[in-house]
Amino acid sequence: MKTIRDVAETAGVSISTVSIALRGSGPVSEETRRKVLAAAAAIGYVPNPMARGLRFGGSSHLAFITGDLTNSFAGAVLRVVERCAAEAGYTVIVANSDGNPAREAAALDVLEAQRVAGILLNPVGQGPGYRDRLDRIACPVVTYDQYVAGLGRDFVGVDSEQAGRVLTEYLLRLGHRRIGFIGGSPGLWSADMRLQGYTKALAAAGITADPALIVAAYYRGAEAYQRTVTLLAGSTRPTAILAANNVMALGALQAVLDLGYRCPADISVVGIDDVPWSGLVKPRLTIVAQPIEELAQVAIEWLLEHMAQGADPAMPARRLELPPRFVMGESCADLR
Amino acid sequence: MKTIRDVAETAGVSISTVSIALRGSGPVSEETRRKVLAAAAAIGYVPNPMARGLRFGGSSHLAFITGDLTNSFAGAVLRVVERCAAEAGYTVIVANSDGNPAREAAALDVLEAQRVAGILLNPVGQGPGYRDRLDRIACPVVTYDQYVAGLGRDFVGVDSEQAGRVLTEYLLRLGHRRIGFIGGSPGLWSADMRLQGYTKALAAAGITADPALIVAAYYRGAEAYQRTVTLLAGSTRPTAILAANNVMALGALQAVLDLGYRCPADISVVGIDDVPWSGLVKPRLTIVAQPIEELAQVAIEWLLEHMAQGADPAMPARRLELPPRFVMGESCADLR
DNA sequence: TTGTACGCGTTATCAA
DNA sequence: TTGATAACGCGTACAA
Repeated sequence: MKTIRDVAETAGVSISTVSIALRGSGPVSEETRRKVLAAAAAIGYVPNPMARGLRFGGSSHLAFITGDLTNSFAGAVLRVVERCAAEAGYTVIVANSDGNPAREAAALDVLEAQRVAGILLNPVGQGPGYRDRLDRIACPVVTYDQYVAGLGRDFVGVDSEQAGRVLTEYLLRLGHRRIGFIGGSPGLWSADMRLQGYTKALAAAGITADPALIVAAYYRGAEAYQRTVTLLAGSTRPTAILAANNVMALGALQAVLDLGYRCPADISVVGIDDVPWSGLVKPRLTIVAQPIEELAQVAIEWLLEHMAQGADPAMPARRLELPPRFVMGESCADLR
Repeated sequence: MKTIRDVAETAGVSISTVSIALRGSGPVSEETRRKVLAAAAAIGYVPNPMARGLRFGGSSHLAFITGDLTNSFAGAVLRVVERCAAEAGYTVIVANSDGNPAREAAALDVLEAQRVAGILLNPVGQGPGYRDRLDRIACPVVTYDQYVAGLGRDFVGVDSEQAGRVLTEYLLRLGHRRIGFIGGSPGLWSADMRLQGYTKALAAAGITADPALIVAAYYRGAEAYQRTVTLLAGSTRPTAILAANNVMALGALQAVLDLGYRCPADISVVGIDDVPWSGLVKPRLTIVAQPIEELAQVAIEWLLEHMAQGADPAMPARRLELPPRFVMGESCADLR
C-alpha cells in the first residue's frame, strides 16, 4: 500500500506538505498543490484509515445490530442505513444477535473494542443490568424497534400498543371474542406493548383476556408456528389469532392451514408489520404496516447527528413512535 | 479508552511486560501474569484494533457486497457469513451495490481503502475492464452467486444453466410451447446461463426461442412486474413464464394475477430460488431452490482459508456450482 | 525477567 | 510557504 511518504517522494516535497495539500488544512502554493495531487493520483495513494483512526481515536465504522438478519424488516432498515452511512463517509458493520442477549452482549463487546463511531441497536436484552451495560457504551447509540425503558439513548420505533390495539379492535368489531395472541418474548418492550394494546382493547369491550389464549416466543416464524399448533390444540379454540410480527403472522397462518382449518372461514389471522409481496399470500393478511423507511431514515439521521456533535450529554434522549398503518386484507371473517 | 499503558501502571509493571503477559509471546512469571490479567480486567482494557492494524498492516474486517440487500437471498447468506466471521474473530462490513456497477466500484474503493482483510462479492459489473479491476484487489476475494469469467478468484454459486434448463424442461413436459422468460441483466453470468438453459432446453425440444418472449432487467420484483405486463400485452402471449430469480417470480405472478389471468389455469409461472414462507403464496410456485446455506458456508470458509494462508498465488481459483433442487408447486398447468 | 526504544501512517504543532 | 518532529497505541527487538 502506498503511503503519504511515497507521495512526498514522488512529488519531491515533505510529508507534512503533502498532508496539508491533500487535506487543505493550511496554506500551500498552487503549484505545490497540483504537484502533490498529481503524485497522489499517479501512484494511487489512499489514506490509511487505521493511521487516521489511531491519530484521532475513532474509526469511520458504525454498527448495525439486529435480532434477526433474515427478517425483511432488518433488510429494509439496513438498506437505508447503509446508503445514508455511505453518503456520510461511514461504513456499516453488521452484527446479528439472533434474538439472544448473550450474543448481543458479545457483539457489543467486539464493536466497542473496534471503536465504532456509533451504534444502531435493536435491543433484545432486558433488566436493569442490561440497561446499565448500554449506558456504559462510550459512543453514540440509537435504539430502534425495541424501546429500553430508562435508557438515556434515542429511540425510534412504532407505536406498538396502538398496533396491538387497532388490530384487536378490528377483530372485536367483526364479532370475534376469543382472540389468540402470539406474542414476542415477554420483557421486550414491543412484545409487552403489543400485548397491552390487545389486553386493553379487550378490556374496553368488557372482555377479560384469557391466559390460555396468550402464548409467546421470540419473534420468529417457526416459533409462531409451534405456538399456534399448541394454541389450536387447546380446549377453547380461538376464532381469531393476532400475531405480534410479520413472520409470526406467516407462521401462524401456515399452521392454521396445515392443521386443516380454513382462513378466514374457521380462523382469522392478523399480524403486525408487512412482508414483501404480501399481496401474493392467500388469504391476504390484514395487518398494521410499519413505516420502515421512515424509521430507518430517522434512526440513521439521529445517529449521524450525535456522531457529528460529539457526546453532548446536555441533550435529552429523543423518543419517536411512528404510527402504524392499518391495511385490510382478506384474512378475517365477519362473525356478525 | 484504556491503553496498555494504563494496564502497566495499574499492575505496576512495564508495558512490554503487559504485552507479553497478555499475548503470551514470551516468558513471564506466574505472579506477574496474574497481576497483569487482573489489572487489565479491572480497568476494562481492550487492545486498540487500529494500533494493531497499523502495526500489522491490516484490519479484522471483512466485506460483504451484495446486489440487493432486501432480497431474502442476501439476508440468508449474510446470516451465515456473519456468524462464521464472528467465530473467526472478524467483523463484517456490509455494502449494497443495488445492482449498480458504479456503486459496486465505489464500495470496492472504500473497502480497499479500509484495508479489509477479505471480500465476499456478489459481482454486478461486466466487461474486461471490470475483471481487471477485481484482479487488482490486493486482499483475498471470493465471488458468489455471479461468476466472472476469466477472473482468478474463487467462486461459489449455483448451476444456473441447469436451473434454467430443468424448469424449461418441466414446462415442456407439461405441453407448454410458448414460454416467456423474465431474465436478469444480460451480461451477468447467472442471467446469461439461465437464459442459456432455457434456450437449450427449447432447442432440444425442437423449438426456436422467440425473442418476443424474452425480456430482461435487473433481478428485482418491480422490474419483473413491469416486464411481465409488457410481455402479456404482446401478440403472442405465452402459456407459461419462467422468472430468473425469486422476487422476479413473485413480481411476475403478481402481474399475471393483477391483469386478471389465472395461474396456473391461464398462465403458468415458475421461478429460480425460493423465498421464506413460500408455502403461503397461492398458487404455490414451482421453483428450483438454491442451497443457500451451503453456498454461504463454502464462500466464507474459502475466504477465511485465503486470509489465513496469506495471498498464495500458486493456488488456482476454485469454482463450485452447487446443484439446484426442483420443488414442485401448483403454479403450472398441464396442457397435455 | 523486565524496561527502553522504535516503527507502523497520519496529522498538528512549531520552527525555519 | 515549507519541513522537521511529536504523538496516537501496540508489539517486539534489544539491552539491562
